[in-house]
Amino acid sequence: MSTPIALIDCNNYYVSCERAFDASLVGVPVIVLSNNDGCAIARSAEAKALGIKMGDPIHHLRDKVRQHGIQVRSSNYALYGDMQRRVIAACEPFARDFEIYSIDETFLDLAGFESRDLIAHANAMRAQVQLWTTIPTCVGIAETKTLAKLANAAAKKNPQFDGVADLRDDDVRRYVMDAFSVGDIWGVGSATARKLTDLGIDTAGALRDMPMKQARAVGTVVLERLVAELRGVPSNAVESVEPRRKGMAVTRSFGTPICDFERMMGALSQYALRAGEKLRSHGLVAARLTAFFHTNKHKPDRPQYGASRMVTLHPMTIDSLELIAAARRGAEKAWRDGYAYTKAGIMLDDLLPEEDRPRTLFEEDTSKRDQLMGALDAINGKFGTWTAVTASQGFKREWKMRSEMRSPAWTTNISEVPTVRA
DNA sequence: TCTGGGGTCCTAGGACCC
DNA sequence: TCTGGGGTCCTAGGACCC
Repeated sequence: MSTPIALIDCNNYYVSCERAFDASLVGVPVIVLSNNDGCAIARSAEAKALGIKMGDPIHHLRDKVRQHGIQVRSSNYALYGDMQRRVIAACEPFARDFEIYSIDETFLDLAGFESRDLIAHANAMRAQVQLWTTIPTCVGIAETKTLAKLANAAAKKNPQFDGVADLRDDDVRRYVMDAFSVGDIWGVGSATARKLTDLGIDTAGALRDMPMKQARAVGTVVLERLVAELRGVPSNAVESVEPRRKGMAVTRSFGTPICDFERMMGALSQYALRAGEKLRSHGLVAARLTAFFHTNKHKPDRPQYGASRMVTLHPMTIDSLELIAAARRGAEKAWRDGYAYTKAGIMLDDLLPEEDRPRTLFEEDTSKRDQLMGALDAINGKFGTWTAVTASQGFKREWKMRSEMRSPAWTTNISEVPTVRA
């Protein structure tokens, strides 16, 4: 028998983080918006009950917000990232190994804990997380990651599980797999779900019983592995070591559209600077940079254009000023006048650890530049992103994204720490 | 009529995930 | 008026090369 795997998942994570520091949000409908205050990406149970869906644009929700007194917040990633650290610290004693899968989900390798009552074990862990962070969670237990995901979904959806579902029990597993539709399985998106239901495969149980050969024909090796996982055969281990990044991106929608090249360069310079900061914080160098921008795809009746251009970086670099220069070369090639651009970005690819960077024949002395970058990162780290910027970013930056309802950085900025009065 | 095969690079887009 | 950002993996066609 394979070792049990658990998935702990925070309920309505962003909303729960906001509630941890603002008691007025408890018990009332709350939504948290995407970057640029565009659409709802987290909803409290009360907001879900009002029919608010994941991804609903906020400008379609204005009436509901007013009518029901829904509390709205911009997303506050400094807070959510810091709270994640605390959640994981609370889980630490409860597993042998961890794979942090996303900001609110972690897989646990429970090897060595098999002899325990794992439902009680999971409940003790949930209590610890709640005590340290106030954040409510659900836990799914099974023999593979795919089944643990399913177990977690069942724990969340079905109150009879009371927050913890263990699919190692045959009856429970059969019951859950017959109840969940194929599109609710981790790794089955809408396109694959359509193909499967056309074949008469519409539950998790039916997918489990699909012949392997047929699975491969319908969805390549990816779906074949998924079927194996549903049968309890692991093909996706809990990986505690974070794999090396292959690429990274900084992309944003604009608060107001950009029609002018230099203004576009203002935005791209800012993103390139931030990309360099991310690169340095991971100790990586990049070999390729891509700059892109496009018009509003939600408005097909308006003139549409979008393009991206790749620029090779040699020598490979971590220098933000070189990234900005490369972004300009790419943007010049891609640019066309006469369009209202609403989104742009910088992507870095072919990343290598700094120490593995191939040396060139004539190495330039970059120590001064390295110091400058270090100073830039230190200033922006201490006083907030975009305190120290390059002139190319411009001074007005009216295109910068909206974030009008953001809560304070309660836990990561000393001037915003909450105060308690006796 | 028949008109190579194989490789890389670039751009674009689909599918999936959170 | 206002529709996120950041990842991974995969496919496909055109340009270009030998």
